[in-house]
Amino acid sequence: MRKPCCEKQDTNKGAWSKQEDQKLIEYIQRNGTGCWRTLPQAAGLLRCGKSCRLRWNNYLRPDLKRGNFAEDEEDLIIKLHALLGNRWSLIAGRLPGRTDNEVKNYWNSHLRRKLINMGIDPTKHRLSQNLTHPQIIGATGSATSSASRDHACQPLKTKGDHDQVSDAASCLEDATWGLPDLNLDLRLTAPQSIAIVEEESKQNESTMSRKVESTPPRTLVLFR
DNA sequence: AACAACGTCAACCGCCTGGGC
DNA sequence: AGCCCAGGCGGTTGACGTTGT
Repeated sequence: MRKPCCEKQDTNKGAWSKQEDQKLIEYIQRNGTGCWRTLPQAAGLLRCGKSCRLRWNNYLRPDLKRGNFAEDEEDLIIKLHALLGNRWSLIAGRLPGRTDNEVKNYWNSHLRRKLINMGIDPTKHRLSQNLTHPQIIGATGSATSSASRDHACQPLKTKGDHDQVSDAASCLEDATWGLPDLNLDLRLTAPQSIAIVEEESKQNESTMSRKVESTPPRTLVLFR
């Protein structure tokens, strides 16, 4: 039986107060994040380390963008979701200033519904069969190439194969599926990155990091 | 005005993975 | 090789706000 990440008693739960935020920010600004498990005590917070990490990563980090998603961000999320499935951290990694939680929430509350309304199955990114004349108006009110295709790739299987994105790469390579104008360029720059497209050929390199650098795609042409 | 239904999003939970020993 | 730990991930929950009746 795994030990809990922290002692459940004596820890606050639920929404963070301004004072707690302030303590966390001040501590991290002074000392960096370091070990999340010991951070709460060191920072004088009655929170578990996980909670602190989540709060910092999803809300307090200074580089977070917040606010509404731009149309190109929406398009990119939809296309990446078609490619990667519910791998929110990977998707968020391509959206500077956005967190996986934010992307996931936005997908579930906005984009999923939007695709459904357009007659597109949001999980498979295919046209729903019960719609004879779907309104293909695109992810952000305009056409989304990936979603309107007949031969959309299945999203990748998730659990247990976090880095097995080579299928996605082969989808990318599949010209018939293609996103002909979308160069996602999932190859990421060293050292802390996954060369997703080349993943398969590098599978033996066991020290592959799961981290994906949050650099924007070098080329992104969206068609509407 | 009051209530219900629905939508949004911050936060939690449990599981998985990789690294260290 | 196997265990333990910390960090990370995706799914889910629940509080709160908004909209509809």
